[in-house]
Amino acid sequence: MNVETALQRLKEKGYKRTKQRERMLKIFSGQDQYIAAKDILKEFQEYFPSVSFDTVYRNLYMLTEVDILESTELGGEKHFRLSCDTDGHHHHFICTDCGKTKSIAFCPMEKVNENLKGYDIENHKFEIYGKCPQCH
Amino acid sequence: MNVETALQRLKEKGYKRTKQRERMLKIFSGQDQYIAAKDILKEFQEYFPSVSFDTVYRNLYMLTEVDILESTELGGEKHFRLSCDTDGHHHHFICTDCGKTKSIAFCPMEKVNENLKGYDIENHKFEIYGKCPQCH
DNA sequence: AATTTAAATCGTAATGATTATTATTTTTTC
DNA sequence: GAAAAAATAATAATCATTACGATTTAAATT
Repeated sequence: MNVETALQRLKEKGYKRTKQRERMLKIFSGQDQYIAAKDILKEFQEYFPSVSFDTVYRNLYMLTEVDILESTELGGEKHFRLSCDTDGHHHHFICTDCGKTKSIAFCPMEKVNENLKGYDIENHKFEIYGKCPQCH
Repeated sequence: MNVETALQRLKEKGYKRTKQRERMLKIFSGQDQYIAAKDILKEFQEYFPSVSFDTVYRNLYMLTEVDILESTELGGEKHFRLSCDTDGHHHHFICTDCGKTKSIAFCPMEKVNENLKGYDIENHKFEIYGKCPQCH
């Protein structure tokens, strides 16, 4: 997803357009990887030295809520990336060195034929971890 | 895995048998669910009021290392359960209310036919989240 | 059974990511 | 440009986890 689309979606959802949010989207833009919240904070501080933690974390969650960002948990820390929703539902290979990702179109839910009658399925997670060709 | 098997494996690996480790295994024994580290700590303190955080966390990781426990990350916290390795490699449905699990024999890695040439795969995670029949 | 020694634990402090709070500032709307 | 609502800053607090020196314990050896 590009920054323009994201800003438009924000507006649709009734959120205000702020310098901070624009910057946050720019930081993510073009990055094909999951980034730790703390790293976003760090980069953010280069542009807004006195930014509040609150602003960064609140916006990360809000942007995830409106599907502008995707999030996952790696090594105990929340990581975020721009939603690549143009490909539809998919999963990721994630490099444990550099964080770069590769989309995996296959979704295991298609093939699970376990008996889950009576279970209310809300969500699922499928991720492959390892080293990408560059880091390998 | 039962407590006896676990204690035996500890011995094989050269770890000492301590009251704390026995208690920790007993806490897990018969529990068919992932338990947050902090909850283990809490229960542990009922038996060893002056236990050090260190002891609990160190042992949780050590027990995971020797495959007596399995771990996963839920809601930003590490969770542990006795390894159910009798079934071989498998995944879990995890109830987001009570933490109870149901084994899923199917492993998505069997069916991924994405081109991952050049990628060094180290690990993967597949979990289904939702409400179990009791919590639903 | 006492001695030795290496491992394990305790007690406590520190870290580090995240969350909370209140006052101030900024967008947006009229 | 003024008013109302939302967002941010500044700062403190929380909470899970990690770190570390001092003490204790398990178990191997005598």
